[in-house]
Amino acid sequence: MPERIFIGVAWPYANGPLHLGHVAGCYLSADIFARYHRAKGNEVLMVSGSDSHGTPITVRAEAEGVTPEEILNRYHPQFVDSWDKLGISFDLFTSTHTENHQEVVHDLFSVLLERGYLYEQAMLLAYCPDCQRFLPDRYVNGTCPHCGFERARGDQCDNCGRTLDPQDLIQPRCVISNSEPDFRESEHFFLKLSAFEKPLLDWVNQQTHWRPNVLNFTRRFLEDGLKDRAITRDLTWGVPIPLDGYEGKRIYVWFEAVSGYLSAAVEWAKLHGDGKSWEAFWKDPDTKAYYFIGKDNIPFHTIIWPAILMAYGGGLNLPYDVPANEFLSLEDRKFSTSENWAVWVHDYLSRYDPDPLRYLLSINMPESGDTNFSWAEFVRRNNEELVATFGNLVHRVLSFTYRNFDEKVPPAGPPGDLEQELLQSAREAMDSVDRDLRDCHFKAAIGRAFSLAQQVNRYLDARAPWQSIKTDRTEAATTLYTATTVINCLKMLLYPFLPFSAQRLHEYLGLEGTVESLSWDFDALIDAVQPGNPLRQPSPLYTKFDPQVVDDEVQRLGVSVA
RNA sequence: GGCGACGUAGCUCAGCGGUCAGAGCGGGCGCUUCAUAAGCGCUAGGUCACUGGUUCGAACCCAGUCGUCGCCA
Repeated sequence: MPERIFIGVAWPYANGPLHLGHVAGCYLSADIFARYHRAKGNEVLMVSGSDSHGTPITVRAEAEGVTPEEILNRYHPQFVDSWDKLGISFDLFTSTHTENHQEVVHDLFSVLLERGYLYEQAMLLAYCPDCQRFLPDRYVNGTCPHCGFERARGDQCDNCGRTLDPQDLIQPRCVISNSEPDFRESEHFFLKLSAFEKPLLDWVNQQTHWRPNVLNFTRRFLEDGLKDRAITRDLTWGVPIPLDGYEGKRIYVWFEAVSGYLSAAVEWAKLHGDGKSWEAFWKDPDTKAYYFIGKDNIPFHTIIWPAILMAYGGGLNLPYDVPANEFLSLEDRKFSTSENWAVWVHDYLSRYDPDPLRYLLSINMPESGDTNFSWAEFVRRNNEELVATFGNLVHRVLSFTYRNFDEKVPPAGPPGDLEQELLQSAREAMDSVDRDLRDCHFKAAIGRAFSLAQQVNRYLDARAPWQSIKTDRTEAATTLYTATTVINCLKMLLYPFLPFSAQRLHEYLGLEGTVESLSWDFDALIDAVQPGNPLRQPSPLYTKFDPQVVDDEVQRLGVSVA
């Protein structure tokens, strides 16, 4: 029976381009998972969008002297383009700057207010008399009271690393006008998180299938106790408060952005069908909701968003799993946008194919611990593994068959022991990768698929059809037929990871339609390759990189683009 | 300052109480030639950061040390 799977993926800030850290953090694993479930015949809805309202965007806009919309309109289309070219198959990638999103957030806000989970309270905040407005914490600079650093920010001192409140600063200054702010009271709405400490702990303790890092982190967070948090700010960019008298205030991103998971589903339903189809993904308790995020986002998805959903009532599904990845570093240093220590996704895609990158980031995914990306490793894995083990296997089988058997799948004789053995291995690999992907064990899954490719290489060496074709044409035919059927299984096993080349392979095998239209079923995949079926002229699925690529790419790192 | 994570073969990473500690790649030796000098076999390589402790038994649990890195006050 088909399952229904909701996949929410972290919302990237639309204040700068995407780099490989983002991809490795959550987008690739989400996409692998989505493609796997679609191939299994399950109903998938995968959504995300540009986080349009964060302080980073207004900071960037003011620095450039443009509106926040201009920043959003610059990066959002670039994100969409990158997802398309990288094959991240969102059903909808929207933004938080839509009317629909605002309506959904207003509904959440209003219901929570009505049910008593929001309350108003005064806060003491920095106000700049020149700018005539309240200042976000990071808009205030001053001398750090701990270390004496003169350009500490209101939220944190960059010198000693301590987090601060703007009131702590000695000689605070507005970063825009450089004048001294005063501190005024401002009324804000607070989410009564404290009310959910016990229910959340009970719920979390049932989630034994979560990754240990996610579960442990969440438990510790809860054991430290939950404090109510302000969900509004004195800003003019963002979702307004749906009440009169709050014109200078907006709903703060950490409440608003996570609501995007719900609003995006609603928007998707409006775009496809009667506008009600989102409900099956949110209200049917049999639907499983997965949230793919980086580890820095864990508490928002295992505590705050579930608390909001509990507070809202209405039977909306809580997360089933939150498979958060750890961090990727780049040439042993952490990614840094400001130092241009990054590999930008659109830049990568302007020079190289998506699948080699998807391969490397899959086999070396920061699934249970931080991992490192290096160009040397990228080139090596491509040349020695992707090309040599899998690409070459496909090419040696298909080109030999195409040339010697009239451009068709050869007529097979009865299978011998080695054939039975190989087919059994393929069947087991399909079961094993199936379980691994279901459980979000991506590295284990792709590793298992590649070990099947190695087994096919071994099988070919044992049977040596380039020899047998001279003496026993039927034996050669049987060997190549068997190898081809197993390659058809490999195509499906690797499709979630390598969708572009899997589709090309699908075509070389002479099959119509898309890989995804086939089902994840061993017998069906074997049957799809019938003797006599016409093949298409194959060409290598991947090409090797010149080792010079390593030097060229490393040279680009850290170079100022200004 | 508090909390936490990580430190496993030359490289990138699995393993997280119980058969001689694993994989891929790289090294050495051999086989093969259908294939993108690709494939296959054999082989070498590790005091599982260090020091103590718990246990019949620890890479895996506990404490401390060193190193790297996060989060929080």
